[in-house]
Amino acid sequence: MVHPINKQSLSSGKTTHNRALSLIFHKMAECYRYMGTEERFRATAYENVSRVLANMKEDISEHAGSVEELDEIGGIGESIAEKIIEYLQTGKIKTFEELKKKLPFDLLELMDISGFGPSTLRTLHEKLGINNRDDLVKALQENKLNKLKGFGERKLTNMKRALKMEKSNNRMPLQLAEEEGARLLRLIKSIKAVEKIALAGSLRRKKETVGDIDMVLVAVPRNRKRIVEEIIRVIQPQKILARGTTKLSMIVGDRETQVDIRLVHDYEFGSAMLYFTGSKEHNIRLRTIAKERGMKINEYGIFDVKTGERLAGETEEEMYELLGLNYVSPEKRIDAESVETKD
DNA sequence: GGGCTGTACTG
DNA sequence: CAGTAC
DNA sequence: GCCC
DNA sequence: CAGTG
DNA sequence: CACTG
Repeated sequence: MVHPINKQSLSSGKTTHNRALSLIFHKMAECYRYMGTEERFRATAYENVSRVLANMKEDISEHAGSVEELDEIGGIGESIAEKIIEYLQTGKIKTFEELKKKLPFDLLELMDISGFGPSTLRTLHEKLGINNRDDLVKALQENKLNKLKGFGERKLTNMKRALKMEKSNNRMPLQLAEEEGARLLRLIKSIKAVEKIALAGSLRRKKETVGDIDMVLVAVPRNRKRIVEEIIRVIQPQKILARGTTKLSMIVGDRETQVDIRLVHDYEFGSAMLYFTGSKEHNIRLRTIAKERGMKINEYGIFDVKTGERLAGETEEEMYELLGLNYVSPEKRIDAESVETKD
């Protein structure tokens, strides 16, 4: 019998452990990232579990009867399973507490800000004894960073801007993003050499909140430089984060919305849309399936691993088809489970 | 034991 | 080139 | 760290 | 100063 | 950016 209770209301209020653990594992991932390149895969593993927990419908405690039971969940292995059980029983994780003692923990939150990676933060801590955001703001005001290797004028300007913007870290509600997306689309469509342009990313997935606006634009290479110039002219961004011939990234409007635009060939449109629509979990799932079938997916298409031959990429439909999967509409590309093989 | 995506852009 | 982001 |  | 990595 | 020429 099907109960007329939707999954949202069923899950809300029952996933408090998931949220807490997801945050802890995210922080642990940052710790390991900070520790250096040898630990980067460990960091990735923790970040993956953090995301799995965030997406999980039911509370993790329902699966936490034993290490073996947790281990069955994708991304969770023996070590993290033990830590989950430890948390549910004692309220904390010893390994995490150790990491907090050992590292400049307050500094690591800066890793959530664009432009602050592990290397930058390590340098700040080791060379200038910076331990947190306030230290950094003060050091910037007093021009303490100027003599550091790798911290030139541009880098400092970008750091200051990123720090200022981080407080008003806006994800906008879907409807607002849709309006802004439509506005940008209209402006860019007015450029003659643009053959086609479409919204991608979380906006296309119609996620309830949208962090940035992604677009895929079709144009032949010889027109791209001019197109990028034209886009900048008609949009008048507040700031250009990156501009090349295949990629334009900028900050737009009063709300300081980040807009990312990829320029691709017409025959790459499907693969580019698939790739940049996500979600990340969905992409990873597709990638894994492709690999099992001896194929490889990237934003340029699906390729035969052996021969390197390009097998698909013009449309999303043909790509799902080639992988032996049912087509998944953008709204449903949430997690790995949204992918199902054809009968 | 060994892979964990691959690419574009910045400074 | 190393670092960063996607 | 996880997963072949 | 422009070009390279 | 650091470095080179």
